Amino acid sequence: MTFESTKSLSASLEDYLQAIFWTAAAKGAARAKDIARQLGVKASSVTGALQTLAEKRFVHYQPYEAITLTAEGFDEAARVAQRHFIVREFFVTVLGLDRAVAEEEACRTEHCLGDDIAERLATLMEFVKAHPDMESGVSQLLAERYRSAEIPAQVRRGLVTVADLRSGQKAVIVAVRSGGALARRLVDMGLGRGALVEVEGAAPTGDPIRVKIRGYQLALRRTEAAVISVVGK
Amino acid sequence: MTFESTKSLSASLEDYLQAIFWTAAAKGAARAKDIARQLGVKASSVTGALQTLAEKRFVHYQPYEAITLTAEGFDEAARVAQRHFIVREFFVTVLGLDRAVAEEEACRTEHCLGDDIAERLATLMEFVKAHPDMESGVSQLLAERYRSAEIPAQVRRGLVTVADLRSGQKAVIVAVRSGGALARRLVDMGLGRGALVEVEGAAPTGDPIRVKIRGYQLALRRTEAAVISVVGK
DNA sequence: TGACGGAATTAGGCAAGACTAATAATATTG
DNA sequence: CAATATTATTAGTCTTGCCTAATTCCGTCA
Ligand SMILES: [Mn+2]
Ligand SMILES: [Mn+2]
Ligand SMILES: [Mn+2]
Ligand SMILES: [Mn+2]
Repeated sequence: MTFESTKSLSASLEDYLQAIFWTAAAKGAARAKDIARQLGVKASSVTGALQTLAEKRFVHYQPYEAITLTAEGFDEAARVAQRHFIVREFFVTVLGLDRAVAEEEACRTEHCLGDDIAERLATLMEFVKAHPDMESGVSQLLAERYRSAEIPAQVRRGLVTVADLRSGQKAVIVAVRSGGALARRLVDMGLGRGALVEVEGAAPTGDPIRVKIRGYQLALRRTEAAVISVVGK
Repeated sequence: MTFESTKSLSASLEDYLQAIFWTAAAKGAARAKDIARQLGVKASSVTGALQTLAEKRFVHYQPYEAITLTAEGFDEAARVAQRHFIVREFFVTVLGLDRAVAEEEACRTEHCLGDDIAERLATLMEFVKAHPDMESGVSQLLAERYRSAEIPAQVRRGLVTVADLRSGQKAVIVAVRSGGALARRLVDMGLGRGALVEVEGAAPTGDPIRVKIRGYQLALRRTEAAVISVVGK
């Protein structure tokens, strides 16, 4: 028996499939050489991939002959290409990425996002395009923030601090951003780089904030909490 | 010489780093056993990964001793954790994904998105949260569209057709959705499944649309173009 | 102290996916 | 049509990352 169990393709094989998809669309069929050039691999790697794809019934392959996709191969390739397209357009039109960068990032991302998420991204894009005020609002905010490439990303966006965490959320402290005395006091309480904090709750006014650290409870003033940068769990 | 050339980590090693990051935050240091359990691998795989990470100076590692991150390891782990967090929150709060699904998809996606894109996603999220009408609008549209799981995704969102393409754009035909006579005529003109079309332009009114296929130029009525489903390049 | 049991490491194997080098098939062309 | 050039395949190697099995280390307890 030993049926083809594996339903899904590796990122690498998805790229081979797409290369064949686009070449066959343009020229009717693909040759190993075309694929090798497009993917930047050696011809022998192409042969190997084709044998695997043929075994999985995604391509019509006979040694030395031109390569075409089976119906399943075409469907699979079209789905990957669709993800590629949606993700790239999202990066460009919503996130304001440079087209070339977006193309490259999309070609990686296409393999790890499900069709589901791609569909939702497309819907989000539609929505944004249908509301020009939002489109311009988003792009303006992004442009402002990412204009100068020198400023490190974390400073640009402003790090999340303990003051931003919701109740029950856990996070790791990455920095205590304050001068000597306060910083020392916080670190002495256990609130140093690398420590895990959990927000227990806050007073109705939002001040003080109750946190748990190393099993102990602490109450922090909002101004203190706002000085502790974290990465959330 | 032979300096550590490779600056970037594999997806697998990034996951090991994160496991150490969270365990060390909670308990001060990690043991191989903790890591193995979290990642669902055998202890011997952990040893291997630790040796690699130690060589790359991301962990402090002595056989049989507790494991901690170096300063560089901590920074790297924090960056991956940050991407994980941002991506998951984006999937949940903007795309309306189920938390558990989002967590899983994020744990894959964290390895293929650059910090840059994660930052931009965070900014987009901020913007959405700051504009409640947008938040509700998007979530309503998504909810409507993805309510019933039976409807296939492509039907839900409505496929892109030749009528939707911008000038100069290339695409592959995946289906001709129409009854007999028209479909046959279009296919006879070369507009069949798998063919590459390029939109050359459209009349000011948007009808007809000039397309190029197999080197030939064709003029399509808008109603005809709207029947040809494609995936864009 | 010494024996035991759990934790960690080593040794060796396997699969995927790339590479080089050698070889074979096909195309081109005088 | 034979010689040559191009293209493709095979054979064998390497790396990564996982596995199992065997072995070693170490903390605990009688
Ligand atoms: Mn790709
Ligand atoms: Mn791609
Ligand atoms: Mn992960
Ligand atoms: Mn993760």
